[in-house]
Amino acid sequence: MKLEDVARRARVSITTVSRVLNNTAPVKNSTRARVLKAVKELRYHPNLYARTLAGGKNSTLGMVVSNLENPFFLDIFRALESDAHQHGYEVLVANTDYSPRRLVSSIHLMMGRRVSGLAVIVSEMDPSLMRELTGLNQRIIFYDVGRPARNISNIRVSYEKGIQKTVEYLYLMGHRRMAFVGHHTGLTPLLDREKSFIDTMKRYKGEVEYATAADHDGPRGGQLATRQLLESGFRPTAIIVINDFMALGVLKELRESGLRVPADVSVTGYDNIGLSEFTCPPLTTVNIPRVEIGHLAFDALVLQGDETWARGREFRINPELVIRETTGAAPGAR
Amino acid sequence: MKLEDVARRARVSITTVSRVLNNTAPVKNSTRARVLKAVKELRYHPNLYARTLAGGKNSTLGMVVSNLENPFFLDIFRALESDAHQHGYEVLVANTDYSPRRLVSSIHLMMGRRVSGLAVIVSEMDPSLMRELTGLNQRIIFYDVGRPARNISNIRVSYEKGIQKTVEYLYLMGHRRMAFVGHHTGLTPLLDREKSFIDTMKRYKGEVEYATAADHDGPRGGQLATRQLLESGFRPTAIIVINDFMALGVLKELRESGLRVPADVSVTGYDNIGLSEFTCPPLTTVNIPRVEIGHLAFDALVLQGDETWARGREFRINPELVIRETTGAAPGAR
DNA sequence: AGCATCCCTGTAAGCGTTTGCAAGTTGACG
DNA sequence: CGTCAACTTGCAAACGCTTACAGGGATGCT
Repeated sequence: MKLEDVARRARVSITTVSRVLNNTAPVKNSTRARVLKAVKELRYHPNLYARTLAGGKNSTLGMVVSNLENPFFLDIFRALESDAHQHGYEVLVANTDYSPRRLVSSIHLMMGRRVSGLAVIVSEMDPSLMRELTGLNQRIIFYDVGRPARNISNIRVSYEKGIQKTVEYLYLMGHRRMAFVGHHTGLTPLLDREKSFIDTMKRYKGEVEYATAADHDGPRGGQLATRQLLESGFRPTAIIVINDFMALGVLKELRESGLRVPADVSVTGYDNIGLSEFTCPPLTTVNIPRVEIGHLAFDALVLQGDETWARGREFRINPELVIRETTGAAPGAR
Repeated sequence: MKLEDVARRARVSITTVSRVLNNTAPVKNSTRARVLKAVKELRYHPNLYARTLAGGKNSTLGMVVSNLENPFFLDIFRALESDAHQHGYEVLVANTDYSPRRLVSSIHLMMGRRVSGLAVIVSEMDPSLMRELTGLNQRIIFYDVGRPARNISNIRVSYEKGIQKTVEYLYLMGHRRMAFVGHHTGLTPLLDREKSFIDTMKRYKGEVEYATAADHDGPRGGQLATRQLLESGFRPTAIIVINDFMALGVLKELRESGLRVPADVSVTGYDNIGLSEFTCPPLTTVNIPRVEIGHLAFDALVLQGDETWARGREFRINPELVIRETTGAAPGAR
């Protein structure tokens, strides 16, 4: 089913059909009607591949994320997609499951699709990939990884600041034994988060004890990491979780171990995903404005005039502590 | 950056480059090396549009879902995608937010992309869309909507059976005042679910009272619907929620109203999404094998020989009750 | 009637790949 | 050293669409 078939049936040239389909030049009303009729009768749909190839334009954006299951990423995607649709763009998503190999292949796939902009919202990185991407003729925006360049912009959230605020707050509440639950510590950005925690802990040297544990991203991972923590014998009065998604599982494990939250143990998450309001009790967390990040990504990829983006920008976002009900005074604190 | 550029740099014809890139014919080792070197140096990535157009093959599948935020859909997607990758396919997702208009445009987009198979996992439908899709030269598999045809297969879960099992169980536990919380009652398949509930209720006519409420899909929707229910003055001892995702909010609203689960009110969900184990208490629900559905979809779209699929099949799946801790004896039941 | 104008429509040249066919090279063998 | 098969490589025609350019019919004006 191609343009030619429609053209034949409508007794016009394929050019005319193309024109009515794209509204790209005036066509006599009677002709237009005939064409439209043929299109409908034949259930014709223009071949997007041919169209893109011929037209030279491409109105799709690509987005690569680490874990679509984690609502954090999905929220960014939705914000980006919403902007995109408003401007006639489509968004293609790819999921890497935190695997650098899949990151590379996903990005290559996107390049093959000649997306007109690429948002890479991941925590893993491949050493040679950055080199390959830098200076390319392709607009890219990174979150959490990567460095700015002519064609690359970055969105940065100071994870550390969020951790500091959290720890300070917990310290003031009397907590002196804290633990950090993370995931994928093999990946630099994720290990850095753990380091942020440790560095902050060191500032209270002598006053606080701490431990860390890790498992995969997700509720189950949070649960397993917590179990591991508890089995190690360390008894934290506060657990700082790398993100809300894992915190769901931390809460469950605590509950099942007979530990009350926050009476016995305080818990904090990170991201402030929608679900964090629905945990029991509602989760204290650090807000990362995912919608804003999505919009930022779109702006950087599409809106910014070619002059501005010519020099990659760096956007900084400050996280804010959101105190809900999983945190309270440390047990025994005066 | 095109084949020609690579060819020039490697001092060969574009045909040769194409051949080494696709391993589609023997190429002298020295030549191959030269080509590969040029490819790397130029950071060349084949244009997928041109490739698909010329090659006539397309190894992408399309998937359209109602609400990616609801883990139910995401689980199916992941299962499908996993199979797809194993067989060298890609999967493109589109989200409709339960809007028939977006369903139509998403499907048209997929047809434009000439996907080699299309999975439509939605609850909304457009009257003329079915007609348009039937008999098309395009493999399609529907879940929840649509009817089989030459090119269309269907996956069906008897929602009603799940509801019946749930209600029977609750009835045995002494519950006599039940409520149903749903969403998007404007859409037939979703209204049917409510009807399943009502019909089941009617079988206990005289013995039970019931009510229904609805809001949008998601925890917040569940919360709002529950609030509305409670404000109506009706005091159910059991709430049957259309899906687990909404049940998250139902639990929260109950908790905030000072109602204990399951002591005062029992709650059941539907789908058995991963999160349902992490609610507090863990959610009694009805299992729908999402992974199986994803695999089924892939098989129907890709694996089934052209003979088999020539006559659209219908797959039936039976849901199973999974009893966890949000359900118990009705208050005051002997 | 002659001619410039405006509309509408068609012709044909790409867009970047794949691929059937044919030509050129190489090497083994007699 | 000639012959032929086996390897390699290149040429050119699609793939389905967009678009610059040109052509043809009305229309309006002189």
